[in-house]
Amino acid sequence: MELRQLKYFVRSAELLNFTEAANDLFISQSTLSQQIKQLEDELDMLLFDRVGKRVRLTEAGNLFLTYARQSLQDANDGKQIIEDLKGLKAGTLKIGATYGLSALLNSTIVAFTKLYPQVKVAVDFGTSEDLLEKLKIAEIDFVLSFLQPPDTNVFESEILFDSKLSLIVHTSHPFASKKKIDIKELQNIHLALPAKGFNTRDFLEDVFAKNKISPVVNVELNDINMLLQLVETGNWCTVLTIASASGRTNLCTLPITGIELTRDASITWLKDAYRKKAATVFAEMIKKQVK
Amino acid sequence: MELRQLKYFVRSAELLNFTEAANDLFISQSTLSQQIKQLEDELDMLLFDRVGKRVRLTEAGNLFLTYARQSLQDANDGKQIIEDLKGLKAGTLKIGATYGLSALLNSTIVAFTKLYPQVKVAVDFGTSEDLLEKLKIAEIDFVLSFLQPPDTNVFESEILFDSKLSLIVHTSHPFASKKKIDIKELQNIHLALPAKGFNTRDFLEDVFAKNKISPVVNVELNDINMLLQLVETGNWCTVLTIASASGRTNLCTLPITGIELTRDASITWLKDAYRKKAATVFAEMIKKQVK
DNA sequence: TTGATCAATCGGTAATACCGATCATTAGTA
DNA sequence: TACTAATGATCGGTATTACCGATTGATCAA
Repeated sequence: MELRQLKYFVRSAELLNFTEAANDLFISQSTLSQQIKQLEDELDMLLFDRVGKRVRLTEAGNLFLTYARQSLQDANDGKQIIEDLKGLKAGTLKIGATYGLSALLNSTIVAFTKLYPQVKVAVDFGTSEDLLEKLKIAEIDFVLSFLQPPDTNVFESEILFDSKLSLIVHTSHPFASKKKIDIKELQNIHLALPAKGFNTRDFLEDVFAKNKISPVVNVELNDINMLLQLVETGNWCTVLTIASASGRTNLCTLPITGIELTRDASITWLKDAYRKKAATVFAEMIKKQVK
Repeated sequence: MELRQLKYFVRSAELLNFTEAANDLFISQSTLSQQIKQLEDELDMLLFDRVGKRVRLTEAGNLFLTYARQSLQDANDGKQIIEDLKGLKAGTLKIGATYGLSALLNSTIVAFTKLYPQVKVAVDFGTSEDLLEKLKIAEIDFVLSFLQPPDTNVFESEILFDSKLSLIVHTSHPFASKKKIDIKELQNIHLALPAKGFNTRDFLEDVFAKNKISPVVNVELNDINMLLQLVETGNWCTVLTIASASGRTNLCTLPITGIELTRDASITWLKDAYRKKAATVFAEMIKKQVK
């Protein structure tokens, strides 16, 4: 039993005339007769009652017709869902992102869902390491982070933009009026920083060690949003990329001088893996946004 | 797109290993690869993500899988309903019958539905002519009647049994004690007969004319059940086949002498048309019952 | 009776499903 | 690191079969 035969059968059942059906299907009448017969042979049951030159459905044919139609419909629906996917009218885009890029992500999501409202977007926040693990098993489509993935055999990465690490303080903070701050000055203020394991934190620790300074870290948090809310109280400062604080008008970002503290934000894909259209389109929108 | 390809795809999606899937499907791995590729080409979309020797479903593949499964399931269900039909576990048997055969029909229906409870039985009572018209357009499967169908090119008929016409009276009727009655005596009694157009009535009129008698017909009815109920009041007599009164214990049947009044009950099929299994089985049960 | 119409059938051809062999790549192992 | 087993893609060849045109036999309408 093949869809081809079901298609022939359904059209024949609708027209109850093999010659017309054959024309309609752009095949010869002999082919149609043969294929119908083949279907009947397989089912071991007559589907049409040939009485004289008349053709009508048998009870079996009538019952079978429903299922044949449905089978064809389902196959067609499957084809359609693929077309929808191509036209970004279906599917789910799964994004992995570190908190530092949430501001960028949010604005792109707004733009994307406006253009393609039928595509669902699922964002998975986490540490770079966790996200890369999920990417490895294709649980997410790509990862937005500040970490350059180590394994270039598995991953494929592209730098989106660079963002300097800066001191982030509330507008009411004494430092808010300063234009910049030297790295050495960090030693004298109370800092709230991302928890150890966070990419930015580990990077910072490395910088602190190399410059032989050891700032006081009063608070550490494994949630960047909470961290920023803490800073917004005016009691703490933190060090994050400028991108992290974008969109929060009551925070000031002070460039840290005395050392190069640039971090590269990148998008990371699974190497050689199929990229769904929604993912490539979304990635392009991000790139445009940061230009 | 063919069911074959959907079958290959579904199994491959389940095992996520082309070699195993090919073995499972009893085809070579090369064939499987080719068929999957062909399906992907037709959809213009990758269904599997080949990463190294690993194979996993793409989003499109995952979405398509549901529809592929459903399509296969529907085709299979269609096959199953045909099997059910063969095993008399589905379908509807449509019987046309004249009232004179309702008693026989009832007992056969009881026996049939006991054996095949999943087969629906629809009985269409009517005049022989109406029923043969319905048979002609295959609205019913066969006709049970006392009429020999005229057109042997269209119909195919078989005699089931013969039933003599007899005078039917209530047990309280003066004639109830008689053993038989001569046709001439009919002239002197009040008769309730089937309406003109009813086969038995037309046959009777013919007999009356040939024997030059003209009985008094007080009542004529186009419903045999009503007619018999009328006879059961004791005020009228009627003439019907013995079979018509079977099952009604308060009625007596008096053979009519002086002339041969035998009627042949027959089953009539559409010539050369497909006969559904339920119909042939039911017909056989009727034949056994009248033996 | 005749001609038109319809489905079945036949023989031949083109398309293709299928196979085995081979290659390229990868994952696991010594 | 090198080796091996496993896996999917590809190639060339073969067997199958979907397809066609022509014909036949039957039916229906004029």
